[in-house]
Amino acid sequence: MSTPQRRQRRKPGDALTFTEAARREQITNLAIGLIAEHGYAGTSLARIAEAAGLSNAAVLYHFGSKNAVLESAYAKVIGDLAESVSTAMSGAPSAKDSIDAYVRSLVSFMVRNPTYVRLMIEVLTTGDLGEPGQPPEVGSNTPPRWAPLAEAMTRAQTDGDLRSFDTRTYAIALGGALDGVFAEALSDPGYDLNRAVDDLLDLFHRAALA
Amino acid sequence: MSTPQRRQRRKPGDALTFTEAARREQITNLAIGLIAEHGYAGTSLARIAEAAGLSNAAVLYHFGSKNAVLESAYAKVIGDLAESVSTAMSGAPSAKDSIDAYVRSLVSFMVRNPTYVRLMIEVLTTGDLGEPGQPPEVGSNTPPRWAPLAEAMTRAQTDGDLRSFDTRTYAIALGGALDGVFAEALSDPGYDLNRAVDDLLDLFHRAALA
DNA sequence: GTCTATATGACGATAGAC
DNA sequence: GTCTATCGTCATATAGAC
Repeated sequence: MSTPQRRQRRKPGDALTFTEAARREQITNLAIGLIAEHGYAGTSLARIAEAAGLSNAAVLYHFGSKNAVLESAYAKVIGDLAESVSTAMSGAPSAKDSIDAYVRSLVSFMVRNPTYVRLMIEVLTTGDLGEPGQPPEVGSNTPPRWAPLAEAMTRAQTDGDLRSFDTRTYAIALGGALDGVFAEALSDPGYDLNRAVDDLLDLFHRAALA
Repeated sequence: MSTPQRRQRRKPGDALTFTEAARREQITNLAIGLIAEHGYAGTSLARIAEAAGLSNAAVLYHFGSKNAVLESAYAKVIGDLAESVSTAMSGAPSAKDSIDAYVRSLVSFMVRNPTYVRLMIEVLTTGDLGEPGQPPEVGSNTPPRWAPLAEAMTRAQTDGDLRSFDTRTYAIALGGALDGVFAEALSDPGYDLNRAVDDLLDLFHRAALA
């Protein structure tokens, strides 16, 4: 006999076969779209299975539970976003410029991945993914969202490019303002997002530049 | 016979007896607390009934449906907030000062009514109240949240107190920044909210004052 | 490995007794 | 006017056939 395969349900620690990995990715991507369209609470296991052309139970074979699917969707979105933004920031010539890079790359990412947006709003604002059954508790030990931005501001202050202020509050304010502007662009297609982002950066520069 | 009372279920248009009004208010207030604690999706009809010491069906007698309860809770919170803020704004000596009044009264209201906050976050960010079953669709034709703020900014510009900028974007940005600062204060009790709000207003003044 | 069939429970809402 | 009892639906998850 080769390696003993007595497993009947996927456990988080098990190694994945190629087909399994492909299935998981397919289901995860479908789940992202469904959450974007119907919200977390409105995305049932049956709906995910239907979208994937699978049975209810087939989905539960690949993931152990519904929450596992949603967590996977969340992790993918957050991971992609973090990678995109951190790449843009590290490519900036100075700390001051990396702040602009943060804002612009974030907006660019959201425009490029519209389905991700609703899911992120769901998670970033609610904190968890809602709480029918048990809370997923996915973002427990992650550093706060404003951390990289605040760090860049602090470095820009050290460089002498920005005046002295509380970087935590300013980073939170800039992030929150971005959220607001973005939500507005979503609810009103006529709202000029690019112009709004320019105004936002101008607003920040006027208040923060040394 | 006096007035014919053949009604069996409460209809929105019917007049309320005194006891009915009291019951409705009691249930509404309990619902606000429950939504604050468990979120919309996590607040079942049974939980509301249990909190009120009533049966499942008794609640449905006073309100026609679960959504009616949640809408009542939402309406009360929004109504109280709007009244509090608009009073503060109209009491300000100038348009420029009414902006500060808006911010400070909003924060003050949230600090005074902590149970309201979670519900407002739930509604203001999601837009609706989630969508299990049918969406409540409570905030359909209401003017946007940033409207009074933007209007005050425009008046302050006319007064010559603020420089020229897009008041819509600035109002959205200020509102979003406030949301962010407030969410941070909720998740980290050690975060100094009053100081953050001062910083926020200072940030705005630096960028917007003429 | 994937599916059929099913267990089990929570939900919102209704009908009708009192 | 308020409650008991119940219905129908939909949810997640499991057991076991194939």
